[in-house]
Amino acid sequence: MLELAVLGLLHESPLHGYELRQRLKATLGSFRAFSYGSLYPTLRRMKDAGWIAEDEGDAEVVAGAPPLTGKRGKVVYKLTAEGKERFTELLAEAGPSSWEDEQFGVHFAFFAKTDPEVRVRILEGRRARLEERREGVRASLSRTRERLDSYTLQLQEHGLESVDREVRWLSELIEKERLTETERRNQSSSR
Amino acid sequence: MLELAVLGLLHESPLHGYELRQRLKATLGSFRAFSYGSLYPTLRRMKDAGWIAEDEGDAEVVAGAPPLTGKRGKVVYKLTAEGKERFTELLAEAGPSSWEDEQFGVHFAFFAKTDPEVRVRILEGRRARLEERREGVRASLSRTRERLDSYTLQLQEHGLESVDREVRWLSELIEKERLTETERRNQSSSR
DNA sequence: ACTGCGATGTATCACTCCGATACATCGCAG
DNA sequence: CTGCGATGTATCGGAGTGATACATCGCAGT
Repeated sequence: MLELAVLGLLHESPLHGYELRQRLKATLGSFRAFSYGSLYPTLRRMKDAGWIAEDEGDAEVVAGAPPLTGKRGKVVYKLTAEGKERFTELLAEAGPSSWEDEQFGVHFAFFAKTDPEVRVRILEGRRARLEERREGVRASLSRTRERLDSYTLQLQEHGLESVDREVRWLSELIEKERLTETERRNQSSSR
Repeated sequence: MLELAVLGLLHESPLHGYELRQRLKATLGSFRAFSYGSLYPTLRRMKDAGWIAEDEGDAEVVAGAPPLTGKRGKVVYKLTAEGKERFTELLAEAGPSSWEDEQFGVHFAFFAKTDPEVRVRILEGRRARLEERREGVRASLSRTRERLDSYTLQLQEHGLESVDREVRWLSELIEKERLTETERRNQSSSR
């Protein structure tokens, strides 16, 4: 959900719509690319909800990177206290939706700000979901393989490989999480 | 677009909503998975448009695989002549939207029924689009690499690899198309 | 024989997001 | 000094999702 992404980005520094979108692209990369058509309405909605507020303070001071432009029609938003709360809240709840394709990417992008336990839960949830999907496709594929033309077959198999790759990627990440986790535990117990 | 997929599937045999959805999953695999929430309304819309019609003829005769159930509330749809036209029409137009993520998968699933030239055009269009995207991400990544936390970085790089894999896949497919194309030409000229 | 559960089947609704489009200004290259 | 590409805000129609509701069928377990 866009809301989470906006909250996360504003956590760093106040931003206006256009720049938010740039950051969105830079942060989510090839996974997701929200359009202005959803960004601006979302910004309004979030402002109405009180998660964010217009920042009238001059933009120059704010960013480490120079904002480059003066003050025109730009509407700069900043996070409110409620917004910060909301962000933490959203990051903490690893509901089933967190392993859906769209949600996962966004949540993962803010893993650095997420509780280690939640991280593992999400990673594992996603992996389980993908494995489920994979088995479903595999099953239906073995059932209908000979009835499919070569293109459909290609599509299936490429898809299957992609899912497979992501599963492996997730497994690596989970493994890494586990390692740093035990490491963390050892340090705190030997302290 | 769901419309295209429905047209394509009904091209084989008349089907009712539920079964259509099963076939949809079997055909599109892990690429796309339309929900009933869009399927049923689409079916209605298409019926109103005249592309499909309710098939009152008994369902038993119809499918190679036994339909298993009698006639209850099931609504079986079949393709109309206009629907067939529409299908051909949709397959022929390789507009820019054909290389968008969602469209591409659906269109590719019916490549067997698509004109060879259009096939190559779509494949190349998609590849170009992906390469564009990849370069964009790469550029923004090299610009902001050190500012990103390890998770965001992981995400970016995994995404980049995925795109890379698909580009390679597409290249193979294009190569294959080219081969069968020249082969086809040789045959027809030596005939 | 009964029970209940999972698969089959149709349908709606609120919501999110996309893509196209419109419009205005800035900074800079030719 | 002219025009073009990047910056910037905004709306609108349409497509698809996820949740939910509801009903029936066939079968497995007791």
